[in-house]
Amino acid sequence: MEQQMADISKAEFEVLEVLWQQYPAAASDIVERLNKKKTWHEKTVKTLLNRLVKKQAVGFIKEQRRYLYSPLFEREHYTQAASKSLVERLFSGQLSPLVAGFAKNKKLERDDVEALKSLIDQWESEHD
Amino acid sequence: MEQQMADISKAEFEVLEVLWQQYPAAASDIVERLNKKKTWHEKTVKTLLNRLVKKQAVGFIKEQRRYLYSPLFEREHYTQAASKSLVERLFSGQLSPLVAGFAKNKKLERDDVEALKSLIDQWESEHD
DNA sequence: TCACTTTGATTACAACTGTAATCAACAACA
DNA sequence: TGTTGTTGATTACAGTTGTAATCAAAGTGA
Repeated sequence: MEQQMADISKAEFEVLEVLWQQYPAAASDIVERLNKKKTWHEKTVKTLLNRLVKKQAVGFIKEQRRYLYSPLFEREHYTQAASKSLVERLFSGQLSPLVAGFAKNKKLERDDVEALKSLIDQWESEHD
Repeated sequence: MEQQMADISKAEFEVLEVLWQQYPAAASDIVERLNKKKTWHEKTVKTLLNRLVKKQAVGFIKEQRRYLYSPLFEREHYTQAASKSLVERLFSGQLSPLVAGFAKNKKLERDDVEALKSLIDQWESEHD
């Protein structure tokens, strides 16, 4: 399960996103929630759900005619794996070059900086 | 060119990596350098080079029978775009949740923390 | 000059993706 | 009860990707 997570495609991830918002959910609900942002045909969403089930990212229980779907791992679990994988590929596992890139790019906002500072304080209070 | 960068596949990126190490370079050199780490068939590497040329990520000049290839943008340019794209997809553009994930995961090393601190100092000295 | 080598170009082919359409089973309405 | 709509399952189909093999042109050694 740890490895398959990487194999979730972008479209599949968007389906997972709305599932994490609220689950269990029927396909029709998922379609409806998705279409606040995108315009995917119902059939498309069903296909993506099917693929997610095959990939063991989503499970379901039957409620009569229809299924109620649920994600099989937490969003945070996925984001951590995806982040780690990117940082490994691009920066041999070092996080700071990524942050440096953001800083250089003016992509770093004051809120981010404040959040980073408390993360660092926290980290330092935990490590010696 | 800014957008196409995202469309560089993982295998293609590895070819770019060794090109950035040193260029211009002939296909044979690239194959040789790549095979310090992997075992890709020469034909495979040629295919990837071709695709990179089509995607305008790599250019070349002819030197008689063979080509000398060069990357058409900097590594940092690519890593910044890829980082930004991931952070947007996973954290709506906010960097700190990514760092928080690393911290939670024990993936944050002392070196990283020190680097982050100087980045923050730097940022703060530049902003008001 | 002829067979062989090297190089880029073209073609191959299966798996994965995005984006659906069709099918089969059941439910609901007329 | 026959028709229609809904739901998941199966099939479709082109584009991308990983991983090469084949082809054609040019250079090389005998």
